[in-house]
Amino acid sequence: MSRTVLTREQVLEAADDLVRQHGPDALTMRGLAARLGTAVTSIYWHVGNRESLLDALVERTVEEMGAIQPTGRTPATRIVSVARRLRGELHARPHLIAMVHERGLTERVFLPAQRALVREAHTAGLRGARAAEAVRAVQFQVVGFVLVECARGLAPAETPGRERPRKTASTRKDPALARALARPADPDRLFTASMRALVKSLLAQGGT
Amino acid sequence: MSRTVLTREQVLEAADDLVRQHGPDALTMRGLAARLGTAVTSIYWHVGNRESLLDALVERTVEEMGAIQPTGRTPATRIVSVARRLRGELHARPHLIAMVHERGLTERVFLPAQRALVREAHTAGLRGARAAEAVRAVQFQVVGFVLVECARGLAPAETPGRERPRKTASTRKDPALARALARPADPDRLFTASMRALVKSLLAQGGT
DNA sequence: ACCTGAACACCGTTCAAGT
DNA sequence: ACCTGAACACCGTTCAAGT
Repeated sequence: MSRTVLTREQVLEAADDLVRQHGPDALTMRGLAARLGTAVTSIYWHVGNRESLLDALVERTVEEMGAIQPTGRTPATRIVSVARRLRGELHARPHLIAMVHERGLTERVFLPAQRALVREAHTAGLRGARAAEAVRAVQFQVVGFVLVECARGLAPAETPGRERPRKTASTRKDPALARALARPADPDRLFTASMRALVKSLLAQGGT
Repeated sequence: MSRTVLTREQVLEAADDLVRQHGPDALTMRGLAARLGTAVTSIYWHVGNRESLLDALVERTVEEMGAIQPTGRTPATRIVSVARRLRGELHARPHLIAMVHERGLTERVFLPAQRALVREAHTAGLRGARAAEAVRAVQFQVVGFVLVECARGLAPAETPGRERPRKTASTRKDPALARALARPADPDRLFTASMRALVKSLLAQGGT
């Protein structure tokens, strides 16, 4: 695996693989060196240290995520389409986006999508601070949702019912509700539903 | 700091302090021992190992967060009030809630609040699966938002403008929008605004 | 310019031994 | 039942030394 000379790009590539498969904790300098068939210290020459290696990985990820084209006819559906695509992209790299996030670079990841969102908000009639707020609300909603999903996905598994949902006046009178809450949530449905709900309200403000 | 015999509760207390102040990474078994004035190995006797120590801390946090009383007249404002209080509580322990999250115990933290949310959704006329979806949408929105905020808060600082927001057709025609996007977001305002927007739509579905 | 091994200071954890 | 020191296997990082 190390026929030619070691290059910074090779180091980044191997590190990216490791993080994408087993998470940041699995990335150890020694393990990486072993994987590349070199001494640990060579890696330090190419990337500085572990922290700046992670920085470089994050930078890479940020650049990989390109612009996103909206689809649909109304501004509302177009915004929701951007949100869903964004979620898809983030979903493909759960560990990386967590790292992007820890480094406070979330805004950067969102810049390309932000332009599309701004355009849609504008054609929907939102202006000024109100438009900005709508755009940001959508951004926060998307990242927030994905973060929740990631944590859930990487966790061992939601211990279900250890402390089962209590029967309350409301759930006793509405067994369908009780059943729905007992089932684990369907993230896809939930995402689309709450995204639609949010966008609908945000754009409605523009009409008035 | 170690006049009497060492107790499990003391270990947890000291660990909690450490995590709350400097985050989970700052919690080292050796450092904790030093702080308590005992040998590292004593700690192992009381709490097993680092992982189960963190588990115990999380369990503690989950139990600390009690029920939340809604305030306000309409179901919408009452739900928003629950959301805001919840955010406040989570905000007070950013590191802990991240850990709760990593362990997939988010639902547990939300159980007390969930009861209140269910009741409000019900009085707003939502039933069955639709009510469950609304409740969950609110829950996800709150945790998601707080997670985004925490990451932002713990990060060194959002590097602003390194790649400044491009001028687009929309922003050129709407300088107020451009300015609003250039400023950092006000999390309090944004949270309340998007929460209100979401809840408004969700409850509107019940009316029809 | 690039790579190396040895060494340092730090981890979590185990274990046999003490009282 | 509770605490201890010694030891193990792992870290990230530095540094002087090689080519």
